[in-house]
Amino acid sequence: MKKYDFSKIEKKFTQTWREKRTHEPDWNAPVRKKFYNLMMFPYPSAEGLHVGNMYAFTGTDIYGRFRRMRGYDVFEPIGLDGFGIHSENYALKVGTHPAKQAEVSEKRFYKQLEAVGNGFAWDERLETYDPAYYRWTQWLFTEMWRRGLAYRKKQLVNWCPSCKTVLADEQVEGGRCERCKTEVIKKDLEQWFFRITKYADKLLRNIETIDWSEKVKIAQRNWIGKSEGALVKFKISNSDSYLEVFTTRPDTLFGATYLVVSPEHDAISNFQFPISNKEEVEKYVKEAKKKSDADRVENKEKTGIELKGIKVINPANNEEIPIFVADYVLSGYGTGAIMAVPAHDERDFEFAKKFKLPIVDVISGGEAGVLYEGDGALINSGAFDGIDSEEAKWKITEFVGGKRHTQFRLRDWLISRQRYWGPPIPMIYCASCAELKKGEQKEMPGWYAVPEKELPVVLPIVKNFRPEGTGQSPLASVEEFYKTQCPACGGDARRETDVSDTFLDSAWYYIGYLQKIFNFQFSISNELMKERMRAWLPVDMYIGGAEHSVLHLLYVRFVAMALHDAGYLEFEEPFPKFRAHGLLIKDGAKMSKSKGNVINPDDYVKNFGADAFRTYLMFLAPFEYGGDFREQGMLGITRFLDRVWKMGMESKFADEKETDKKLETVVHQTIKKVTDDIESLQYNTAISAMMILLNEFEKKEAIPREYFKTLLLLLAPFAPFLTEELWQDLFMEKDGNFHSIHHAPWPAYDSKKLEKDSFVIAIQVNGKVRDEMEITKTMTREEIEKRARVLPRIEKFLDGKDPKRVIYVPGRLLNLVL
RNA sequence: GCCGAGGUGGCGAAAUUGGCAGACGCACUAGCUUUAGGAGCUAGCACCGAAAGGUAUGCGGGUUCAAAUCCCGCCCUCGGCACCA
Repeated sequence: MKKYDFSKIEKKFTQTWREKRTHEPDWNAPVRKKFYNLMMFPYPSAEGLHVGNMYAFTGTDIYGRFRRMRGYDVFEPIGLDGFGIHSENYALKVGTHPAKQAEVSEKRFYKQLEAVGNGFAWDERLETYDPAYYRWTQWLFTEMWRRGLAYRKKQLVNWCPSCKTVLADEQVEGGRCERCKTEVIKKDLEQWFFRITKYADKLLRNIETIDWSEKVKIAQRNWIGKSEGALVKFKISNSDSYLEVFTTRPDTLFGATYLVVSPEHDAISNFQFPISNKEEVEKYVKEAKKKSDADRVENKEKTGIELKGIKVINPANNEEIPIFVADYVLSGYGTGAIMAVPAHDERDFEFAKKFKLPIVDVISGGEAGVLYEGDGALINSGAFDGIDSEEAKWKITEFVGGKRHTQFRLRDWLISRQRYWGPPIPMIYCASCAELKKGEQKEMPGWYAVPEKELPVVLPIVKNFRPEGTGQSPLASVEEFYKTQCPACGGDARRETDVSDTFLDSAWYYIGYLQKIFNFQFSISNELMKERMRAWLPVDMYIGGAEHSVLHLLYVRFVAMALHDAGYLEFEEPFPKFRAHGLLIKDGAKMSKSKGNVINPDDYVKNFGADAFRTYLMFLAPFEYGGDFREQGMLGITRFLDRVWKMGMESKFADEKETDKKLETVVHQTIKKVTDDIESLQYNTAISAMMILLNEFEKKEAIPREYFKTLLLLLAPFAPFLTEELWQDLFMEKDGNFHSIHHAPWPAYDSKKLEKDSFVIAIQVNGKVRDEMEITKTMTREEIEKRARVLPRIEKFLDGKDPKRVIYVPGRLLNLVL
């Protein structure tokens, strides 16, 4: 028998599929049943494709192949998210230019991606560093500018001292850089932002309409962080000024015994008030600002200092209360000032204890003097005593002249980066226009978007692309780049030298694949493009990692909403269905370079074949759960595939379709099981169902040809090469035409054939299994009970008595209760 | 601290959602075969027990004829958020 020579067969079909465009949609035919199957594209920063990528792609590809066989016109594109700090850092590390490195990585990645047998639409692949692509990334930026969604502002921002650039809030984890884990510090810098907060409410509300993995939806809800509360003004004693606070508990206003402002608050920096301990306060503020977020996260000990010489009036009870500055109040949230109610807020309680401030209970339900954060009837609250807290919230707000306010945690997306390897932000600053228009234009005078016909602003190839850490991009020292003319007055002007965040590149790439069909000639405002987008968008199935819950997946939704409101897209949600795959680990531990337990996918493809590797990855555990890769386990899959191969090669098929009802039932059950399991991404149990079927086949001398054909079809999405070879060999005419198994129709099951005529049920006495019995479909309950009672092992337990109760679960068990 | 997922043989995991716990696979044991290799085939494989039988799904209670699954109270692991007023 010919052994299965996977490397030869894989090579053959990789080529054939590419030539025959097996996995490309027919762009010229009218779209009937489209299916846009998308996986998060990789960033080719490290030493080739990571096995985690392989895991994600295989799982997505199986789904796409399944849909194709079910008659869908599947579009499954692939590309590289090659712009960005990942790739740039890698180039710096190995001492090459990122553009050079990109060429190398590109070849390597595409080769690897093809080698595992993914059914990609290769003609539409794209790379984010391709000027034809980033022309539209830049266009997107200018469109945001035109729509008032891009702006420049000086404020405290996150700065990574190692990456030497600013970062968006989403890219800081626990006070550390998401990428390099360095402690992030705060800097007061003028930067570009996207007004994502304008869509906070929509981003939140739409979550209810999309079919996504629940944990990702929750992560987004938390990140957006909607709070309903009130803005309340506290009058400063002997002054006409006020301090305004945001609170979600206006019902506790009578218990506000002091007020706290953040170190960055205007009340301090302006010093318009007669603060008597000014030096002390300044010193505290300076210290507090030095603290990194990482410090704050690790050390939550309350610190602060009173602003002496000024007081505010609690508007509820007209009592004079002190003001403190403390870094437990954040400047970026609400008004940067809070009313402190120590009796009913944990943080205020801690602070009050430490600084010996009065604690006044105003909500009943807890013990006196003990922290209580729940609801209850009001006490010590004047005319509001006895009212329930929920009701009191708005009554008290009204009473003190406050107003209801919805506060979001989400902040605007900081989009500029002081790095080299990204799309230059397509903006121009004209100093003379700025001077001229001073006062006339309120915001950002002198700034202009690069006109569309001048896009792309090409990233120049420069030798020194290393970030300087000066707060400016390396492009700021490239005169030929930044010197330009003002689009308005024609005078000397300066280009923006920062590049945009990598996440902008990936915020629209699902549209980019459709533009690639036209070689990026058209904007999404073009009619031809609109037609194509109508036909193919939104994406039908999106699969990727949960680590992008509040990064990519939030940005991409925001950009789609903006484009929708601009009239370019018909939908607000680009990914109505998203599934997060699990994490692949090795021998029970996370893979990491330092542990040296990183799996190199190439080795496995080479040693075991792509089919075995794919199938094994999917067999480990449910796809959405993750998997524990143990090399030994590969053998089980290799055996399984070898046995399928052997059965095909030996071709001992029954001449006529024998009427083995039991085997027929198993075949139909397997079709149903595999179909349902693939649909719900439970590939592991789909594979085990096919193993069971093969085990049944092997028990027979010969099986009908059709049954084997069914097994091949079911297996095709998992093992595309082996099944193709056997398919061509056994089931296709050698007529010169190529009919791929991957275009063959998916097997159908007959629901009438799912049930066996006879089966075994359990016989229980008092809920414990004592025996089992074979019954037929036609037997009545009485008959079964009668037979069961005379089974020797059951008789023994009955001991001549009649059971008190008999419970019969059809097809499962009979329980005799004594 | 909050949110989420989870805890089942030596291991990865199944269990039609309340109905025979451990499917499928790995590892292991015995036997056969052998072109002696990390090959193939057959059988066995939760635990205690000679058997009858008993005990088992993190721990402790409860509901039920019947609980891995439902309820109450704990413990542990992993992931996310983290002073958001």
